[in-house]
Amino acid sequence: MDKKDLIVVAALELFVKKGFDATPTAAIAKAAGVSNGTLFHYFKTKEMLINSLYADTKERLSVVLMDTAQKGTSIKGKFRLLWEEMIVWSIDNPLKFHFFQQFSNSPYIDKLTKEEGQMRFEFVNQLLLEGQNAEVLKAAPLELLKSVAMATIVGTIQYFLEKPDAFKHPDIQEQAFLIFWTALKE
Amino acid sequence: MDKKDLIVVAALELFVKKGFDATPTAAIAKAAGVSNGTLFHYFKTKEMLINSLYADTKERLSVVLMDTAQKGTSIKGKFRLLWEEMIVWSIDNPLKFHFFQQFSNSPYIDKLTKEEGQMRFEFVNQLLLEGQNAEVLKAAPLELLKSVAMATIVGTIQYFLEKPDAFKHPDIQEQAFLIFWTALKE
DNA sequence: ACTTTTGTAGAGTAAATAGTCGATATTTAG
DNA sequence: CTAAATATCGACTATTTACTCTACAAAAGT
Repeated sequence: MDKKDLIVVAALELFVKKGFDATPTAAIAKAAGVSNGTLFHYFKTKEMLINSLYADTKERLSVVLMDTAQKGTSIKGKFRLLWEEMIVWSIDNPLKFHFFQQFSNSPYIDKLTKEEGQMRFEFVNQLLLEGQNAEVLKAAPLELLKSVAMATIVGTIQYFLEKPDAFKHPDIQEQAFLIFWTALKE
Repeated sequence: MDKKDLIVVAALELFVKKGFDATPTAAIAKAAGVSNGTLFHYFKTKEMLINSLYADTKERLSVVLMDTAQKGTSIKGKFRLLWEEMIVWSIDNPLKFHFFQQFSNSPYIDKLTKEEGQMRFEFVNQLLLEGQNAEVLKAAPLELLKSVAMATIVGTIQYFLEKPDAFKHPDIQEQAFLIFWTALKE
């Protein structure tokens, strides 16, 4: 890991645990084991650091998800894989999940960064539309369907993060997916 | 409105629009039309101000919701009213909704305040349990059901806040409720 | 080899800001 | 009517903190 990565990783943890303002740049540098100057060499401002963190993480997640979705055969199968991958990713990266929870709606992330992040999830729209055309999914407005689908997954993740063992339990996992799927399916 | 309320109202708007740290107490006082000293007379620290705002708003919302839920006759009817009231409240109080979105997961709200806030929504558990016992709702773990139910409503609200007219459209409102309900129902 | 670019360090600074303080005004209570 | 308690003000400060600047080291390019 080069110093830039060290800084980002340290920032992630501190931002989530202490909050944006309660985290001095000096503390980030110290936790990363680099100097103050080095931090500002890589990130012009503290805000650019958090924006970069947001954009980067969202991009990597979207790549993983697109890959995953492709592997599914049926529409339902694709959603199942997508749903599962998002949960697994969140269980594996709880800090990143909490980062999104905490900062997706914060004013520190600027509009442009947010919009670019949303774009990377455009493929979900495609998938939903496909499902609607095949009359597999409910014929509600696409944006509504997407908003609820995402939110349902977030709710599910919150549950599994509180009860980590539950996800391994096949019955519970099945029930959880069924809730998600019945919400969407025609 | 007395000065305490003026402070809280001003703080709400500034916290949501600028963020917690980017809002100096002086700015809050000025926006509220009171002096710096008065603010600290009512709230010992800036953190106590945001915690008070959180607890207060959550309490008032929970009272409204409990009232609403009682009016329903069937289980489904109660959920319908609850669902609707939460959306209407959010459309009427977008700042408060965004406040929760932004600060529910932030470290500025201390554990105790958060827990107390959660307790006020205990009645939802009762309602869900009732529904499960009557075999109207899915037999998933209660916490999962609750987490997803709440999240689904949040997702729905986000949609309606972006398309304010859509809620007035009875078809869309019906579709939105159906998504919510099919997720929960057996 | 040498020149340029890039990376790294850490001391230093100018600005911002949470909270204090003492004085004054207003309300409450006996 | 008086005393105590509560509310209000705004100037002040001690501290914190984002970011700069200078110096040097390492890599890359020629």
